[in-house]
Amino acid sequence: MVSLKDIAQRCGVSTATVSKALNGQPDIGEETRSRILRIADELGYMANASARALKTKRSYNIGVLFVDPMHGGLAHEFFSTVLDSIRSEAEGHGYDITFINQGLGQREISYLQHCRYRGVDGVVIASVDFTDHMVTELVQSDLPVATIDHVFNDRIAVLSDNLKGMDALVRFVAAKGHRKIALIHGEDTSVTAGRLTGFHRACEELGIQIPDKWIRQGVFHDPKSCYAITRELLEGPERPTCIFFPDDYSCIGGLNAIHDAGLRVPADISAVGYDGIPLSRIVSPVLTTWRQDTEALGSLAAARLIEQIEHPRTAILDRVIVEGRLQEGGSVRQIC
Amino acid sequence: MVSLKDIAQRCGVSTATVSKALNGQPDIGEETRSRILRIADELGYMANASARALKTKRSYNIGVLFVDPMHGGLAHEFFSTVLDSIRSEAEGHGYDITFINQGLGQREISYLQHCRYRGVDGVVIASVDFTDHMVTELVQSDLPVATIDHVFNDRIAVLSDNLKGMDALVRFVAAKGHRKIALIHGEDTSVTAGRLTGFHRACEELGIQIPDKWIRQGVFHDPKSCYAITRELLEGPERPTCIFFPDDYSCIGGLNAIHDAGLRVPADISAVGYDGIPLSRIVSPVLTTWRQDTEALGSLAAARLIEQIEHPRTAILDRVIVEGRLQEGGSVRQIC
DNA sequence: CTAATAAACTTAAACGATTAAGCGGAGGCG
DNA sequence: CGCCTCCGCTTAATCGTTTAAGTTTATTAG
Repeated sequence: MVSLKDIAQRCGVSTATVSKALNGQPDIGEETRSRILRIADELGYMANASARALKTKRSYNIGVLFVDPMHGGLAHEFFSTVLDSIRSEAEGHGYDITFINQGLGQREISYLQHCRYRGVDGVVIASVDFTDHMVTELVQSDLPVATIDHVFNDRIAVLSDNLKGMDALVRFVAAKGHRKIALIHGEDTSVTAGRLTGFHRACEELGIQIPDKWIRQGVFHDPKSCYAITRELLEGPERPTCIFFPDDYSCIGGLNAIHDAGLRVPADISAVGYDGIPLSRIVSPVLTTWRQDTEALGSLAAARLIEQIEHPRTAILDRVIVEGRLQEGGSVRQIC
Repeated sequence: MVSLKDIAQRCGVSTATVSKALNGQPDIGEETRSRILRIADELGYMANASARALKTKRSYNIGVLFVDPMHGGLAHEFFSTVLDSIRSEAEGHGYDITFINQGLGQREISYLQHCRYRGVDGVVIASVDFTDHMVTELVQSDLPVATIDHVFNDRIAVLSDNLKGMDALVRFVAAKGHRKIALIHGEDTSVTAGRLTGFHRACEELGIQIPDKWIRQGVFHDPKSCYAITRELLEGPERPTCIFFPDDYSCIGGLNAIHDAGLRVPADISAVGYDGIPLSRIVSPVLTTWRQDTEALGSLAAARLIEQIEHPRTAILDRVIVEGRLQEGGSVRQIC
């Protein structure tokens, strides 16, 4: 491969000069600079990221940690759209991304170790379980970190407003006349906590009483678990008229349960998802759901992280809240 | 960060000794080795990937190039499941993966340049358009390359058997009594070519005549385009009884078109997808589709690529065909 | 007893880039 | 004229690892 040395030789200058010319340093003559640039281009020169990283301690690589204990993680549209927006934001700033895993080859290593090994400049974390010991180790390290949908002290957090989203959904279905609402929520995380608060608050303000047996814990992104719970909800002596699901993906499982019970959506039962992933718009009926701005979630996390990496002193390490909006699909009907 | 030097100091040996001890070289005494290993562990030593890559010219990084001109690429379950299996196979061998893009920061660079910059040891390519100039540049370079669903000479190719898949699907619906079959296929790629061949051959062998107007070009992973084409197909004087779609994702668009035309699946029209992504199983009715082994597609591509990287002389650069199987969903009905 | 061999290290160069410090010459100033 | 400044470049060290070649000491063979 062609290196600085080759260019230096061809131009009759030192490698230092070439390096500075290419990096736009001021102490290089205009004539020399343009000659170097021309030759570099001619030879098809491309810097060596490893050498640069070794010397400067900046890899222009950001780590992405997606932990979803149940499934692959990437396989879900929510994660993959967030990932894609992280990727494209990072790319715009000259960064590549590296997936952080535990274990490299046969050796078991922690997330932090993996980050150190690759010398990533920072990490974006989206996880279901932020209490995981290895995740907290990472958050407590000196690496720049941005979390998605979870808050740590003195760390960048990008959040979607779960409380508001749930509040809006409850008000929406209530306005449609629903009072018998069941809620299947995800695992016990801060996301779930926010949604539960929003749900209960809205119900209370609207004077809606929800029996405990209608508040059920399911699993995020798991149509199967929601299928089972939905079947149970439909078997009770009194049936809810509307069911909330932890996300659009598992909502589909719920829809199937409803169909399999011989009922129709929304004629017999209304269904509400969460996330607003593309899938929610291509199914029929289109889901009534809270559309999270996954694009913003990912790109803001990346942008803020890069801001911290590049301007550590002036960067503000607080939370950013991303707006969402209600997607009024056809899965909720007006009753009475 | 703790480096070889620190360990060397603490152990009273040279860095060379430490390096060799950690890498399992034979010319290190047992006692010294275990002392070094212990100290390294105590100090939490982690090698520096950049330094190692710089010296050895091996980054333990493989590039992944997904080009989907229409959409994000990652956002589709087919790609994301393939990606995930590449990732986990690579991880098992001690490799990380890097997305290859054109452009880094403001600068426009080719895929190959990006690969050189990051010093990836090889690339897995999955693309809709393998005739893209930058893709061929990459394939013609000296970098180890494995392609998914496309064959280049003297290159590893991992393919799913599109001809066989299509053949099986045609025979399946024919056995159910369908003779009026419409086919919406994807862009003009080798995947499409294989499927068309399979389709025509099976039809011919079964003595089924398909009018040209029922063979339509759509767009992969684009429910919208399939929606439009489906509407057109339904408007004709004679309606097909079964429609084949380029993939499960866009099949959903077709289902909606059918519903919106006041028809039901499979009662009035049968529908066939392709891929067999998780989505195809959670919709209702479950799609009749050809289930590609995306898991195998990704992990074989990665495994074969790594084989070539690690044993360049003995590696066999040919094609591997991955089996699929028919998923008999409920979207095709028995007629007559 | 000497010489060859083996074992267990060390030395030192190299990978490709960056960057602080130095240096020669031109021009300006008093 | 002598001194200072500034420009434009070079020198040389350094980042953390690897590895070919060399060195020391002990062991074995002849």
